[in-house]
Amino acid sequence: MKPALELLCKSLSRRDRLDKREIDILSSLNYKQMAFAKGAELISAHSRANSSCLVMSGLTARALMLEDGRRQLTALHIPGDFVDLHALLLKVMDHSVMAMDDCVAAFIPHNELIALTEQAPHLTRLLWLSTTIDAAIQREMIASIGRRTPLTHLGHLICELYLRMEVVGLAGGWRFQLALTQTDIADILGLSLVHTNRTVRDLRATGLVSWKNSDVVIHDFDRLAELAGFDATYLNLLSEPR
Amino acid sequence: MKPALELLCKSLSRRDRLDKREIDILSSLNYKQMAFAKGAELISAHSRANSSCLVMSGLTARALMLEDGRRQLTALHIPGDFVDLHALLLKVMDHSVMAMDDCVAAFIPHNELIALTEQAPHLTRLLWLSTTIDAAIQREMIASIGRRTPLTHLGHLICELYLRMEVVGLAGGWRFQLALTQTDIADILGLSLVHTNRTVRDLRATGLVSWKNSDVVIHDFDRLAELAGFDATYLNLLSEPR
DNA sequence: CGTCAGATTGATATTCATCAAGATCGGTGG
DNA sequence: CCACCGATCTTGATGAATATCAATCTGACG
Repeated sequence: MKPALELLCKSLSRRDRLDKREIDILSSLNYKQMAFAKGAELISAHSRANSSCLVMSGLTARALMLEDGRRQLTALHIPGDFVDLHALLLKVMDHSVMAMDDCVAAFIPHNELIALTEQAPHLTRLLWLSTTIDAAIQREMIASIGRRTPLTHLGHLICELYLRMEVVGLAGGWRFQLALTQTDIADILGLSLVHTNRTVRDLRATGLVSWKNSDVVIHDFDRLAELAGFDATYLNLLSEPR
Repeated sequence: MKPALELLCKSLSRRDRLDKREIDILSSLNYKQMAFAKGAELISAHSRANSSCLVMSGLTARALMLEDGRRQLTALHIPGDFVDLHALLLKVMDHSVMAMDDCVAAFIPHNELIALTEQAPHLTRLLWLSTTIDAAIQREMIASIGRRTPLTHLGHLICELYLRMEVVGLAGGWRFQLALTQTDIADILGLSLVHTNRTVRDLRATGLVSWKNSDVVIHDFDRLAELAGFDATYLNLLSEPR
């Protein structure tokens, strides 16, 4: 099977079992693969796309720009995430999708995805599910920005990213790569760059996490989760009939 | 047609045209209607439901509770919103849904909704769409909490609620009812009660909005939208093929 | 060696939370 | 009718959290 579809297949089958016919339908999808350099826009706000993209490698983020040029990142997406599935239904993008690092994405035409929804209801529900999990992650993010302290917010983010990356084989042994500058982190946390820097320093000072360049090491996940009030329910990591 | 289904039908047909067969399928759904007093939980976090609810009257909100008892509201839902459609796929709720005011909701069994997805792909896409619009609203909320000032955030919220309510006929003539206490507003904005009170005072001082008890009057929508950096794209108010 | 992006730190101003105290208003019982 | 009560709104005072400004430091790289 072509690599992007293999990835999608694995990603969907993590939440529920796919049968042979569904796998066939998935693997018959066409797509166009594209590479993006760090900082590039995969999709720009207010555009109308006729295809949706899946992250194959690298980190991407959804970004909302304010009139004054300030930026808020509203979601981080890792390889295997069907970032832009929202565009299939929304038609006009309300935000842009940016490459936080060099990355590769696969663009699947909307007409093929629509055809899929006509033929494979269960597969459709799994795609739908992936957008509702995105929404659950966004809710948690609202709670983090609104009510958690910067330190616990950052701890929460680390817990979430570790688990999400572990599931797709990008993390393990309590360590993972996080290719984000502190400016990027600031735009995720909704803080200033300087305060973000101090928050990272405070997190290191807890001794629960080491973080140097792009290497994050979690020394005690349970205590970090406790500090951050992290409860993985919202990630829906269990496989069950959907 | 039974009232809840009538409402759902109207709500979905706002974003795309429904054909006769689809309307028939919708109107054959069964549901159980329930009333909730202000402050009650329609759905509690961590529960597993076998039905999803649609708001028929009153205001509801999604709420995330932190360990220390503090609360963040992550979405407000008005009559016509299929609040809890997320539960159809998520299985375990990551948040609770609360009645912000006395309200009535219709609970539609999951097995009937699943059957609908098996028979009516286009209808399924419209239900899916409604969850992705929720997600778009949540993204805007992340940007508001993270990067807007309390005053512009509140102004943005007023613009959004006015338009959403206008579409379902609950607002008009630049006025609407908003039955929320300032404590509730604080939990939406992610601010303290006192600061929220001062923000409401500042908003009144702009002269763009009058707000007394539950009556909100917008005196100059365009200038309010400009103040708040409000752009309605994310609400997807246009009807087009999906 | 110079340059540049990113990280770090100190100093200061602004924003926001918290604490404490009224004020307002609708409802309720005498 | 009036006194009282609880919920909500409002305000002032204070301290903590956060933004902003301005350097400096570090490491990668041509």
